[in-house]
Amino acid sequence: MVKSCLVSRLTRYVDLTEGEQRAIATFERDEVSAARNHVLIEPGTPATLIHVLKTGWAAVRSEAQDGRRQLLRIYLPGEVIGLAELGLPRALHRVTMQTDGVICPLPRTALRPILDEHPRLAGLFMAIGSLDQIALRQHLSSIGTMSANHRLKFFLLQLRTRLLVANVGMGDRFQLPFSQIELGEALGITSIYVNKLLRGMVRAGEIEIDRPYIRLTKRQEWEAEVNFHDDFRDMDISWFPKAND
Amino acid sequence: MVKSCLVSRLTRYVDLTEGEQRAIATFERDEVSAARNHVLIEPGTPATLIHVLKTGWAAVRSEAQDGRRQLLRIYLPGEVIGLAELGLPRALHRVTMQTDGVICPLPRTALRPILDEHPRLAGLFMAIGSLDQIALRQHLSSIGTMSANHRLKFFLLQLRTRLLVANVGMGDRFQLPFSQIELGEALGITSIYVNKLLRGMVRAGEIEIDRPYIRLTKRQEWEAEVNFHDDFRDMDISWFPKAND
DNA sequence: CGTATATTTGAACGAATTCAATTATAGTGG
DNA sequence: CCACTATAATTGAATTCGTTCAAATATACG
Repeated sequence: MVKSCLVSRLTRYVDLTEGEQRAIATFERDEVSAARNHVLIEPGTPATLIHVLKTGWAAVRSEAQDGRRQLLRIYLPGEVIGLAELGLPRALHRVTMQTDGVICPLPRTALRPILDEHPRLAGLFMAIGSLDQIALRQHLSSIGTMSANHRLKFFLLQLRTRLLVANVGMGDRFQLPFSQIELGEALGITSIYVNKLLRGMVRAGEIEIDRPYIRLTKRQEWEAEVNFHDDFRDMDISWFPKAND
Repeated sequence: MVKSCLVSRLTRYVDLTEGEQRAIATFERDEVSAARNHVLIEPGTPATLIHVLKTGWAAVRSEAQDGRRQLLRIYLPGEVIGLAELGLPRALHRVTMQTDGVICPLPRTALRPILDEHPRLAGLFMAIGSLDQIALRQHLSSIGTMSANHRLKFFLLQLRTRLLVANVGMGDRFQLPFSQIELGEALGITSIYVNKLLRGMVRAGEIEIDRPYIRLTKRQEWEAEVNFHDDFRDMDISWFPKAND
């Protein structure tokens, strides 16, 4: 049997017991393939489903009524989509597949047996939610304090690091399934300026673009320049309760 | 006995059982007063403590090594500080008291008995974490897509709404314990421009400043202009497990 | 009461936007 | 597989929102 991608992500942090693995496995019972642009969560409607992302990328966006959008968050394989919507009766943001992929939908109520019978997994989900918050804070911080140039570099560096963890990327070259318009929406700048920055970086020999791939040829210089470091390598699990089986 | 402020906030969403109330009450056993600028969480160190904020305001900031800061999040009375740091072995952001206040520190391990014995409370904490995420998304979205003018209006409107919920503010006049420098850090603009915007608003009769108070005289017009609405009135608790006592 | 810290204002500047037009790329149906 | 069409990338020029620099006034604190 193929190991669940959620289990394989979670076991980066904790060794799960047999019982815990079984409980998690129910999360991936139903497996559905989803095409690019498929909507996982529609704003204004109750987000009754949680999704485990098995393969592909998903993205969360806000949309103002004047049409301006903000790309808020990117989900990669092994991540859980919908934890942020748990407390809301109606979703505020649209979540869509950014690439073709495979998802495992499950109702929110699937959390009940976890909470009832697997306190340590409940702690794990709280910890995951906390890391989601930290990721958002970092994104907010970069947009609030950095120049457009630095934001773009920071965004690409962060993406590369996350892809390494998800085992989807190799070295300094990785797939970047975003148009320049979407990059602009992620960074809070116009697509035209994104283009000017990217062309400038190509001219300066800092990146190579080979759509849909990109290579960061000056990665280490960039990391020093924008003071980037990977903040999500470890998780603190010391406060978790004991597994109950 | 005075009702715990955490209990009173949580019961906005769910009716807690006796046992649940007792469990939550342990969170507020130790009560400490904390002065403005008191550090609750220091970046680079393990955030071993969670804090329940009883009175006063707290603020989360990031700080780059070039000194640029971003105000990421404001906590008001009844809120729980430190849930975002749960998964991290070391904190990334500084959390300080923004005003004098009273806090209840407790170790992370205080969550264990909750997870073990009160699955519904565990669900409640997950839901609170989710609302924290949504708040961050809204902040990110406003900074990424709005003009400085709209950001400032949105920020003040949001604050007012949250203060109403926390029962700290009345009507359209409320306390604003932030310098213009800090407002700039919250909004991603310079304090000088904050000043120009505020002066312009005063001149236009949109606000009245009576430090440290502010009145939004054109609140409804603002709400229409920036398309503001309160997204945190209700919580979805339908997926919670049953209380076990 | 004195000193540090905020606020306020003006003028010059610059990073990023807007507008406009061309070239390239990708998806779709015949 | 090609032609057709829509969408994305690219580039330049003019413009603007917000910054930077500088200096005066007000406010708060020990």
